[in-house]
Amino acid sequence: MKISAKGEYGLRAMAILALEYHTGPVPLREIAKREEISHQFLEQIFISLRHAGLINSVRGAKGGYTLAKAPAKIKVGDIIRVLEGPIAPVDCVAKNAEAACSRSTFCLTKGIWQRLRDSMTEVLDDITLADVIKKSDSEPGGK
Amino acid sequence: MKISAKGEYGLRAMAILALEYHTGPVPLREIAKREEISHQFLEQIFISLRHAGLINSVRGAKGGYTLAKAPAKIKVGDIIRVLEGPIAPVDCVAKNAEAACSRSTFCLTKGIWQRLRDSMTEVLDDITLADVIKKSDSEPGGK
DNA sequence: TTTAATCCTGAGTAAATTACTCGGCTTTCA
DNA sequence: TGAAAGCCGAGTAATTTACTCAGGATTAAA
Repeated sequence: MKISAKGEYGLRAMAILALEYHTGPVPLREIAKREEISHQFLEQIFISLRHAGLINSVRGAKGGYTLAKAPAKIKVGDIIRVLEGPIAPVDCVAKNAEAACSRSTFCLTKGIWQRLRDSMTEVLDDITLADVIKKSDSEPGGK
Repeated sequence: MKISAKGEYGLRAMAILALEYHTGPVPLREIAKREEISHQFLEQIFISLRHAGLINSVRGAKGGYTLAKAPAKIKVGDIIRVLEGPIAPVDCVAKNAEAACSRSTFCLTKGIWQRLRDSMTEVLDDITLADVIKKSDSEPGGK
């Protein structure tokens, strides 16, 4: 039940971009240094995030990355879904639900995983990057 | 963010034991067949569950396994913790919390993982095996 | 116009984890 | 006594993770 380094690093890096949202593009190398993450690994993570439309890049000298939208418009769940795949403790309850298993009609445990998925989704989609940089306890405004 | 086969199989097997709670020990081979799980793999899982005190075993012919407590006394969270380790999306927010990371005082993301951990724990500790075998949607009595 | 900074990308890889299997011992009922 | 069951340590193939490597493309500034 752990998230991987990819999701953890990616979220931390996105928080930095949120902090620097009004100060122009931040080079990846700077983020990597600040967060003590391998910059080559972070590069791969950023490519995924860019392909997903969560960040923009500026190439060349003085280049770097910026959030594609305001921090308040980016949910933690958006980031996690890009880097970790669908939020679901087992494949058979993923929202796209390819993996309809043959025992699903009588499976006693499916309901558990659905409830768990829903509560995880609720938390992750309730927190935006604006919340993340606001206070240390990441409590969103509406709570 | 997936649980492993160990946790998934273990929970399904425990649900069977809950169904058969009043009919004497159930042999592992029968559960394995019913749930289409490798019986040798399930054996390992059951050893963990027994060491954790969640099930009892009866050796010899006509032997098998039984729940160590009534289904209503066993929480899904108890089972998951035995088979998957502490419920925590990252090590640094595990309840025993060995892994206090050096950046924890200023980490922007720690609060997210704490909230996620709490909501996962709440769901898993709110559902007992009695709930699991009661209805298909696993809703506990109090909801 | 060169140079340095930066992003972009595919390929490779060591280590760890997962999901098992193997083999053999021990206990108990009939 | 023999079959049915649990007990358990060791091994292993496949997969995933967490990276590294090597080099190309783009742009600002000197």
